[in-house]
Order: sequence, then structure tokens, then C-alpha cells
Amino acid sequence: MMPELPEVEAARRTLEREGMNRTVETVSVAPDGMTMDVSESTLRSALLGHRMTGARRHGKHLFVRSGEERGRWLRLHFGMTGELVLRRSDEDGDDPEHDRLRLDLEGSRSVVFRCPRKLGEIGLVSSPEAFAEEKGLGPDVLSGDFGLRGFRNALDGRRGTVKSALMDQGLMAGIGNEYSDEILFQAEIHPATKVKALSEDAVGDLWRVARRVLEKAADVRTEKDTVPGSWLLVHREEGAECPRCGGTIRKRKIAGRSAYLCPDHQEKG
DNA sequence: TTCCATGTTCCGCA
DNA sequence: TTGCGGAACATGGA
Repeated sequence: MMPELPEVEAARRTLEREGMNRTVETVSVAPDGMTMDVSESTLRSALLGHRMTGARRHGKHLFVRSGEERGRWLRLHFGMTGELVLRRSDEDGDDPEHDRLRLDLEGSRSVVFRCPRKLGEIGLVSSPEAFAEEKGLGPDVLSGDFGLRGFRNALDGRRGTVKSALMDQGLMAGIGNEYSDEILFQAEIHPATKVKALSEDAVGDLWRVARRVLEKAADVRTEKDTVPGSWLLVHREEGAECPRCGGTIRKRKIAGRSAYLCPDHQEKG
């Protein structure tokens, strides 16, 4: 599963729905070498005996507020392979070896952060906003005050390709390689198109498609459904048939990443 | 066995 | 200066 904005948002919603207001009875930490910007003992004491009281997201970062006290947020970044699993405490996961953080809550419920390839991060921060600021993250793509205005502002003066701009977490936070392909596919824009070459209308269209794709994907992931078959994500393979126009999906290297696109209906500007 | 992979960060280069 | 390409990180899957 690809942890971009929709997957992290789905995890946030699930946590809000099922994980809040239950005392954390056990904290198991097994980073096994993965990045933690907090000591195990500090993390444990920040969580143990408290309840989770809120979950927020900025881009691909998930923040979980611990207790009522100000300034104590667990931060999770999913890297390439991270995921959050909620399950009954008496159930074993498929592969407990990759459980990096496990919180057992009252009511026989557990929250497990899994990260097989250890490229994710576990941290403790005093506020999501301060973290985003310090990290140099751009506005979250789906935050209320971003919008078309923020999108235009982010792209203004950008010299490179539209794909790299969408993925630049310092411009706008949340879109990764796979959803950038999906958005450009649905907007019918070639990923190697220069930002400067996009018309004002094209930027408006791109923004509306981006928001629609990310919101729909977040809904679908929350319900553990699959995205529509008309989406590129389901056909993201060299030589596959384009679900939109019947053309052939191609793989290209763009902005240093593998980009999948349909040359027949994604016009290069 | 080799290559590739959703993320981020670093470096060198144009 | 900006942005790109490539490497690195740690693993697993095809």
C-alpha cells in the first residue's frame, strides 16, 4: 500500500473513530533501527496511562494527541511501507516482527504502527504546526485554507515539471509519486509538462482534479475499498491498456521517479 | 540472482 | 538559483 495523503488520512479517520478516549495500558516499542527522534523511555512515558484525544494530519505526517496536556503529540511518518492497524488486542497480526509501535488500549483494542522497511519515522512533537513549520512543509493540499488560490500560489514561478511540483512537499504537502501520476492522468496532462507552460484554465482544472482524486481516495481507503477501475492506479503497469482511451500505458523516468502515463491522451504542453 | 519499489535527504551538476 | 538525476537508506517481492 502506498502511504500518501489518502492513506494517512484514512488512518487518521480510523483512529478518530475507534481509538480515542481509551487509556493506553501497554506501550511496546521495537524500532529495530528505524528513525525515532525520541527516546523509547520518553515515548513510553508520554503515552502510557494517557488517552488519545485527537488525530491530525499534515501532508503525509500523522499526529496523535496524547492526553489533555498541551504539547504532546505522537508523530508517525509512514515512509514507503508504513501502515496503521487497529485490531483486537487478543488478535495477532500477520507479521508482528514488523510492528514498530504497539499501543494496547482499554477495551481490548490495539493500535499498531507497522513499518517493514523501516523508512518511516516515529517522533514526539509539541505541535503539528510547529513541526510542519520547522520541517519546511508547504500547506496541506486538502486543508481548508489552501484551495485554488494556494495551489496557484504554490505553482507560481516554478520552473520544473508539473509532476515534480505536485510531489514537492515544500510547495504543498501530501502528494507522492503514485497520486501525482493519477492526478495528471485524470487531468489529461503529461507529467513532463513544464509548470510555466500550463494555462490558467489548465491550472484550475488540475486543482479540481487533484482535490477530487485525493478526497475520493481517502474515502475509499477509509472503507478499505479499492479505487475505481477507471483510475490509472489499477492499471499502473508498462504496456497495460489505458482505461480512459484504450491507449497503452507507458513507464517513463520523470523528475527522477517512475512515472506512468498514457501518451495518447495526456498532452505534453 | 537481479531489479525494482509507494518516501526523504543528500550530493553533484547543468 | 533552481531543479534534476542519482545515490543512499532497509527490506521484500517479482
